[in-house]
Amino acid sequence: MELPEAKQKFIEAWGKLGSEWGINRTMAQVHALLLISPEALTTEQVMEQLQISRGNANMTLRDLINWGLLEKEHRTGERKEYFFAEKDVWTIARQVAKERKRRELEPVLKLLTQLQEVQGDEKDPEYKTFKKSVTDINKLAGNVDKTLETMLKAEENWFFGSIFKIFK
Amino acid sequence: MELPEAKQKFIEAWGKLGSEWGINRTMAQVHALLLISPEALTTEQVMEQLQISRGNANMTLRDLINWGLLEKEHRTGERKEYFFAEKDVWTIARQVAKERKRRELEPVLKLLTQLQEVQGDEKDPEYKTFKKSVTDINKLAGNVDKTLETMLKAEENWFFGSIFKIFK
DNA sequence: GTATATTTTCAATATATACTGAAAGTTTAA
DNA sequence: TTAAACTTTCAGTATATATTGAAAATATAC
Repeated sequence: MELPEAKQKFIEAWGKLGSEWGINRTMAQVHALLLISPEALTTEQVMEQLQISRGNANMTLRDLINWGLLEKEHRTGERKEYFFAEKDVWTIARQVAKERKRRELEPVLKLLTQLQEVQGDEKDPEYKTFKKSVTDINKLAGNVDKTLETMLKAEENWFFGSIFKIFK
Repeated sequence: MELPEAKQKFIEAWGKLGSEWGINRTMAQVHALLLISPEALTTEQVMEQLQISRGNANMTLRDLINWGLLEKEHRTGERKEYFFAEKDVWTIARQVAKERKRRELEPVLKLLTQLQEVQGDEKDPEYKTFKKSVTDINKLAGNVDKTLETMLKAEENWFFGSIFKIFK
């Protein structure tokens, strides 16, 4: 396979995977484009390569910066902004984990903890089942949270090394 | 907080979390409803409790069965089907991991492996950057795949126990 | 200072996704 | 065997989500 086709397929696959995981397709595609680009690109170049509008490109690039996946670069004598992606995949994975933990996992954990304090009759099967499910999920979610916390602090080889030696 | 309010909040939160992770809100809500229900429920009961149509209830219940999260029950002398959820959260987590691995991770892994074989000039920065990114992502994805494989085979205490002792 | 290049905003619009409801299909108790 | 109970299907519709594009705001080279 030649480079242009491979690039194309990579960007499409990244977009599809993103959308399956609740990340907007265009955002994932812009990220993919910058990830495989050796140079920083302008909004104009992103628009052209992905055939998207200026508004869309601008908002998507800003979002990616908020996710901590892109940075801006300014060049002296030039007015426009250049965008480039963090290239280290382990750093990217941690960054995504960090954001999703903060945005999605933590609010749910907080609610589950509140729900565990629901009042009711211990003999009521409705109550018992509810309480058990909530408690169990809370416990699992708490452990996921702790695992992510560990991952965020960890060196790359935490993931690439340790786990497999232990559980082989 | 009283039980009805707590149930309501739990179902809403589960639906929201699902939709943030690419799982249709209604499907997550139906799952939540059955998870906290001590008894198996009929399509009719699900329709009523979540205020959804018969078509939607039917398709969603079927989907959840395909995800391995629900089972049907037949009662002698009754024609209708009763649905109940797997209640063990560790089993649920593994089941979801298994399906998403199969549906989403594995196709991507296959493509990435193909893309690694892209032809080009080693001196071309475009080529070098593309190849490095794809190789790195493939490696990470391969490790995620292996970790999930381990998780699928593991006992509950793999997650609830080991990891934390090691990395505390 | 200011003309203009560039970025940002957001109402209007388009697209993708989910849901409804009624009709068709299927099952089973009698 | 058949009629009613129940399940499934899917075209039409609604809702949610994403995108456009042009106008407004901003920044900077000269």
